[in-house]
Amino acid sequence: MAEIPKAYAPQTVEDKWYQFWLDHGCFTANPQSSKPAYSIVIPPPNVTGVLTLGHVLNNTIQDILARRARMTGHEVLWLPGTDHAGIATQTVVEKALKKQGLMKHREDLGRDKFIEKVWEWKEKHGGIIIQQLKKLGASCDWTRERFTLDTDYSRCVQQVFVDLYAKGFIYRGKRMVNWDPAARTALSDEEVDMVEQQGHLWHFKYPIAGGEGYIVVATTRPETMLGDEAVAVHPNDPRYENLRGKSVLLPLRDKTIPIITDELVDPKFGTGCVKVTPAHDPADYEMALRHKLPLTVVIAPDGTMTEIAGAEFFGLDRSEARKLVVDKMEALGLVLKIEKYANRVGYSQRSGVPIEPYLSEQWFLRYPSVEKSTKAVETGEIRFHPERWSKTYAHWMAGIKDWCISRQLWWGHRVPVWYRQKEVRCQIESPGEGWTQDPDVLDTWFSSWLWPFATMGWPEKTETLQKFYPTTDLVTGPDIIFFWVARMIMAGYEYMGEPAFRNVYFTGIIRDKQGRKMSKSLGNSPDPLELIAKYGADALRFGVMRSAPLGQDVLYDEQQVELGRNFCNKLWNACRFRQMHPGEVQGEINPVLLTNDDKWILLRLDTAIREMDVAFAEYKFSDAAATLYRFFWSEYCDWYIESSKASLQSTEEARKANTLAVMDFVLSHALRLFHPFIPFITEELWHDMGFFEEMPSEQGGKTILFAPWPKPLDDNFKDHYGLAQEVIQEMFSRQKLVIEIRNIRAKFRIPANKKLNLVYHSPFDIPSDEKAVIQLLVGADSITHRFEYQPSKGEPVVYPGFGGKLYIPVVGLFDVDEEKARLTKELQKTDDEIKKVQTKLGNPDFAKKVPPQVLQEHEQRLADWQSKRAQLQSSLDALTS
RNA sequence: GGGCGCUUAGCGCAGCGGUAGCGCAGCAGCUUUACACGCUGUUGGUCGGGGGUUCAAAUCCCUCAGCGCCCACCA
Repeated sequence: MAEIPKAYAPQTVEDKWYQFWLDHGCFTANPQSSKPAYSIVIPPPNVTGVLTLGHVLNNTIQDILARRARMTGHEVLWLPGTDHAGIATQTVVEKALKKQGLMKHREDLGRDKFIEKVWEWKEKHGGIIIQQLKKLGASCDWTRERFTLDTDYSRCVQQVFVDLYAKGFIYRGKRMVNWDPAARTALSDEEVDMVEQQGHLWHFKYPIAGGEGYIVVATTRPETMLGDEAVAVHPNDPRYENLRGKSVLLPLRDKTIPIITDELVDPKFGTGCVKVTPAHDPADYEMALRHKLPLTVVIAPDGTMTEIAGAEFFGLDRSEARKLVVDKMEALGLVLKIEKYANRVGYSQRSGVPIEPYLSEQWFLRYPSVEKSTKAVETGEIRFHPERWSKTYAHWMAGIKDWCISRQLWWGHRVPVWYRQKEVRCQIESPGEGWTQDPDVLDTWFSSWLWPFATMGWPEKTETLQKFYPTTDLVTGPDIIFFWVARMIMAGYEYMGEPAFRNVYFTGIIRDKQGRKMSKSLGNSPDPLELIAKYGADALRFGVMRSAPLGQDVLYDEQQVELGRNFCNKLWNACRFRQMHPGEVQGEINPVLLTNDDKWILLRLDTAIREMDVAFAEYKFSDAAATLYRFFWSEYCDWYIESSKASLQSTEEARKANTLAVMDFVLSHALRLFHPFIPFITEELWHDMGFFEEMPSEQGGKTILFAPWPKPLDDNFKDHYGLAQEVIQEMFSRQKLVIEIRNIRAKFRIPANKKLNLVYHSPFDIPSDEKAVIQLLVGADSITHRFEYQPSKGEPVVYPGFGGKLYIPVVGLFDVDEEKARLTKELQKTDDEIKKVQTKLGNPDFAKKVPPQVLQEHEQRLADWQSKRAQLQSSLDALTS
């Protein structure tokens, strides 16, 4: 038993054990194992990503689940990997290449050369996050690490495309899509954020053609007027009845456009009259189709104005064009008014610029297995935690719309479609000479949605797939419920015929102390690696888990991590305390020698184990962490270790040994309960304490990783060791006694180092063992037993639960008035409580309707308060007389 | 415009029908032989407002208010 240092130093410990686990293949899943399977696939982080607190939360939860599953006898596969993250990665690399002066635009390099550069970049800088996850202690099976652009994976993606095309789920069409003018690609609806903003509503006058007067249209986007092809009013709007069939003269373009009627127009909004820009607004596009209007494109894919917009506007950015249009209209006197107006504008999540509705040829997917997937969550075949997210899911599924899956990028899975003149073929390999492949790549999520099975070797029926699919749990953020979770469910049913996972745990979002989202621009997102360096990975994990209740956002505060570190240190020192006493790991506990304290802590351990099991069953990890914290610190350290010092001082070797045996029992259980949360320190202590020798795992290396998860103490155990529930009550009442005496100590300002000499006034003495413990806990040298005792005036007294009176002979050290005031206040409180209970009991309906047990509880409570009252009164009398 | 969530001690949360709890912080005192990353004691709350159901409501129902998310083609 080596001497262990006073403070826990995680730095020296963590890397050592992580390497040990890797060297012994502890995380490698064996599909041939006879143990029941437990599997999780990691939400693959972007290859370009670096670890954030969000990842810490997410992956700590997965690690806790995986580690506990190993201990409960499961064969665990936690499958890791990274996502190629199409737009994100391409943007990052483009920026880097521009900075290096290697290109101005990717066209300069050409497609093949550019992709080569991205791979180079990926090999060099990608996957930092994987190393960071290892620092966190993530027990992933790294032998199975996958990347969504691996050759095999790519084949899966293309095969799925080909299959869905053949089934008619995938089609190509000219549609109005969300266009990102910065990234110059189409986006899915989910990739667009609607942002409320203060804008303006411009009221423009459009002169009526060949007539008098004008019609007023209101718009939030003046620049689009250059592409107007009509003005629309509601068919039943009486105000415009006389204008039907007429035309207006579109200012700036000097072009005649018709006045049309359409149901889509809301007569109550603005002037009830709307300009129609078919090529640049989804609603207008619909109207244009109905009225066969031309699609005049005035904004180019890069966000600048086209030639058709007119010579003065050609080449201007859309925002500049807006200003110019307004200026010109004002100059013409055609601006009626400009109102302040709050509206919502779609922004690209990727590049942060406003999206542009844009008409183009794209590939679309009509989702497969929708009905089955909707039902799965409804019926609980797939469970969401917290459950309420299933409503959000159901809502989205009910209104599901086709998914635009093509992207005008280079980094990604290329659309497996080939063209030769008018011929089109959908297949993975080129059909031969003269065929050219579709230039588009697929949305990143079109590969991620296959993650649970594509990572396991699909379409082969691999051993891994057979053993570990469906996966058990998925841990992810609710922000990607549509992007990823829903789509994986559908892909799972379509291709595996089974759910992708049984449970989905939705984490909260990490926010700062003020409740703001973590963001780079706010500078409020701390670097987890720095926190690990400062406090240790275990501290970070425990701190984050303690403050992450199921289904709620997490308000991050570095103080939590500090708390985690303190806790690790406490655990460390509690073990150190055990180590300071001679004796190897003790064997059997001798039931005959058990003290009440021993029995109490064993029962509290039992409760803690049970609470842990409940918390895990409900995915309440913060509850589990709180239970551990409370049990270990407030029960084991504060009471058990302190009282154990009495028996450890004893000269009876057998007693001492028995106490150590109880400690070993509790610690060996506690370390295992803690392990999923704080894996490093528990492994270190497992070895230092020598417990691994008691429980070597079959895994080769001696490690806590596969030590059995503690089971609640059963009735046989309790009978054998005489663990009866009364002990809890007895210990509780002793704790109260000790606290009261300590309280008096504090009130009378008796320093801790001044020992007390107490007097016990009662017919019977206190058993010597018990006496020794009480003396130790309150800092007394002696408790003298007296049949008769005449206390001095105002001498403080406490009433032990086992009867008699315990006097604390301190004189002249206190302020009588202060003490009187305290007692009076106490008395007042007691009276209030008595009144409360009496009122209840006095209600005639109460006795009639209440269950007998509750009635009895109330009566007991009244009795307790009344006896407390009597004691207080007598103390007060002693002071006054 | 719909949907969801939150509101309990200064802060963060638990409790979800029978005495309002925990952790931080605060205050007072401690080099007590595991730990100052510590020990001991202790002050804070009419459980967002109003109404109802019940013997009994923080807990169930209704209503109002504030905060926060998500979804939705009102220019």
